[in-house]
Amino acid sequence: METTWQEQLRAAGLRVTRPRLSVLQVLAERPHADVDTIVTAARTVHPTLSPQAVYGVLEALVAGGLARRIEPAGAPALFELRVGDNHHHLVCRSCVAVADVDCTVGAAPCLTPSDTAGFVVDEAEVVFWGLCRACRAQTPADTVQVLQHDNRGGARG
Amino acid sequence: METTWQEQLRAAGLRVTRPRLSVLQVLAERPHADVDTIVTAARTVHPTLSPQAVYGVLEALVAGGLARRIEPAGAPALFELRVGDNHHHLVCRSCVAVADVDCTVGAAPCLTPSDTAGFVVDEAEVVFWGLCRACRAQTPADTVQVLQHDNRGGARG
DNA sequence: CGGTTTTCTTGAACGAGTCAAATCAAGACG
DNA sequence: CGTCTTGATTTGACTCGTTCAAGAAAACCG
Repeated sequence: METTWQEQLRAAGLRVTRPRLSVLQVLAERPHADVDTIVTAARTVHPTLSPQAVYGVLEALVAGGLARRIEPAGAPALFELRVGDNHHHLVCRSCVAVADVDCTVGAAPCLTPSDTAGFVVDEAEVVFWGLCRACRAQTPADTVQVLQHDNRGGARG
Repeated sequence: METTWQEQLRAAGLRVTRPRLSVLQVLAERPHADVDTIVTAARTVHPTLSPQAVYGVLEALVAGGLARRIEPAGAPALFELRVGDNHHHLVCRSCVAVADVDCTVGAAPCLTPSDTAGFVVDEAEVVFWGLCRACRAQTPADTVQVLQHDNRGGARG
């Protein structure tokens, strides 16, 4: 880590507080944590931390560019510190585990739609849906088919 | 439309009911409607229709492959009848208007990640975030910058 | 037309997230 | 080092989208 969290907070115009440092530490250890996970983990360091404080901290971190919020459909929001680079996410349909994917291709034709219907696009968000290794091992094969069936018609890129 | 809704419902093993036909009609007129919109619109045809019935109908339609559910981050779920083809969505950050985007490129390199971290991927979902024409016209330029700032670090494909 | 099964209605409940007022702490300044 | 000002956190209530459960209604089969 080049700069400390203190420095990053100050650079974003934010005060350095215990709740913020606790949340940053948790996010560094768990790259895609939801609010509940963050609260629970942060309380080992700061036992009186309230969920609302965590919402406030995360809002400040996202606004300050220190954290990013991702919201997989049907799951509570997740937060990550990896910011400012070009990466997407793999999400497990069964356990909502998330893994990062680097975009391996420089120019991605599909991500600059030809007809934008009058929209000015500033971000292309890609989510890869599937099953993680652990859930595949636990899950009988027919359940996998059910999961896929429920989402048939989904885009394949 | 090649086949009638009655036929499509039966083909999916679903009974043909008034609530279902009402919801299908609304979705045909409004391609990306949320539950509230569907309930309100469907009541012009079927005044006693309950919100819970609409949830049930939509769940059945999605399970039967007649409709697709899309959940833009931070907005209630939207439903569309366009199913089984390869298209993505443009979403307005300001008004959550949604437009369809056809994927104009046959092979999309970015959508087959090289390292899937043990995941078996069955769907790549792409959401383009931006501002629609109407909101750009209404919105002062600095507000646009704020919106973009709030999401800096987002992937650009 | 009657019986069986699915679907709808009605009412309650849940989880994630937000709002607002009061308290508290961080950092600036003297 | 203490005070002051502003920003952050706590506490508590609340909203919204969605889901659950039991009984009533309707669709479909024969």
